[in-house]
Amino acid sequence: MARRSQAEKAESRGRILSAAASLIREKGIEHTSVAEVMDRAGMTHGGFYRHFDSKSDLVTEAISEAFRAGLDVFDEDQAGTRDQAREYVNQYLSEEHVRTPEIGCPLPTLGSEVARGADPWRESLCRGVDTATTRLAEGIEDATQADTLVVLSLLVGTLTLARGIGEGPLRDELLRASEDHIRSMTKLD
Amino acid sequence: MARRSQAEKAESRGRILSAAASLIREKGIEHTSVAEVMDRAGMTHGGFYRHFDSKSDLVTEAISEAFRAGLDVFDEDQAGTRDQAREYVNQYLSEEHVRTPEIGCPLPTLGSEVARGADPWRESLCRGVDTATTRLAEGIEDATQADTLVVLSLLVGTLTLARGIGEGPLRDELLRASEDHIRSMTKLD
DNA sequence: TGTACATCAGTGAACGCGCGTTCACTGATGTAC
DNA sequence: TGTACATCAGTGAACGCGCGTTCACTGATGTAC
Repeated sequence: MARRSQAEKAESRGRILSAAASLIREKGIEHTSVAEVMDRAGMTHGGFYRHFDSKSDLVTEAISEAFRAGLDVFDEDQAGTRDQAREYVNQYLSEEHVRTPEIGCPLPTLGSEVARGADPWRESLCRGVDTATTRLAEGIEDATQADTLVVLSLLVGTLTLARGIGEGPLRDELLRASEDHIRSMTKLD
Repeated sequence: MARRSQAEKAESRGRILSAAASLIREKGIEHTSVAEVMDRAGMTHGGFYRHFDSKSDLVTEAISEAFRAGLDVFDEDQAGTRDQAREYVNQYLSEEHVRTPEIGCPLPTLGSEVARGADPWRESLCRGVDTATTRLAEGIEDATQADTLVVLSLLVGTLTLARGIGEGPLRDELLRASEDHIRSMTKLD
């Protein structure tokens, strides 16, 4: 294959990032290989290093990309309203979110792996947490910083447990219990 | 080296399990190698297969071992009292727990990796969640199943976030916010 | 606008390394008599 | 209780495999004149 235009290169890079952001959430960072990412992006693994210096660099950017995609809900018309926060919580605690980690919040899937990983990974995750906290706070009435942190922690913990315990009545009850609790503590309805 | 007695074999097995339970919480399952586990247990890697059929089998048992160790707090004198539940929550949300995942709760460290892992791993984790829920419920006054699930989710999510965001004032505030919230919702004091 | 040439996106083979697992071997343990 | 022998816990070298990374190569792109 021959040289591609700058526009094509930018598109390739986007496909690589998008593939990586999905795969690391689906299979974890360690289980995601450069070759698999490149294959999903429609290329062979050799070309990877024209776009990123290392797998670790790719992961740093893919974490940011995953947050960007996951917070899309907030990026539409009605920024900072209670409707938005309620909708976000509903989606977060839905069975569909439990079933599709590859397009969901990166915190339950990547939190622990990033915590013990490289510094740039943690910084990337930190920025995502900051953004998520800000967006959430805007949508909760009279929210203190403490309230917002509790809501985010509860969301993350609930998804982690829901995915860990597998399908069944306990999972359903867990999701419903968290949703009810957040609703009552934040007066979201 | 020559054959060892049955008692010595049982001790070796215990050392392997204990080393594995620590290492998988510290570094994750994928980053923990059989050779490293055996080295920490004071043996060479070749002897591993006299004790376990595969690394996957070891992990299944090490998950149970990690829960057993983590729930030791409850196994002493005063079972099922509010003091115990309060003490458990305090320890769980302490900075020391954040700093020492290798001797802490397996849920924040292993939850996501187990969720996408083998069936036996998930079953092992499920049993741990059941035990933890039961013990917690015994110590919370008038606890519904929903209350207990919310508390456990909040604990797990808070630790995941606290480890992910690194040292600093945000982490301190997060830990304090969760502790206050649990205290007020369960009347633990 | 056209020509000549350096650049470089992507390919596919190859590398070195760490991993899980296997295996021949050693010699104390456990057992049968 | 003593003897003879099969068992097997642990060693250390070796295996095959997948991984991240490198590299020589191709030929269209971008640039300098």
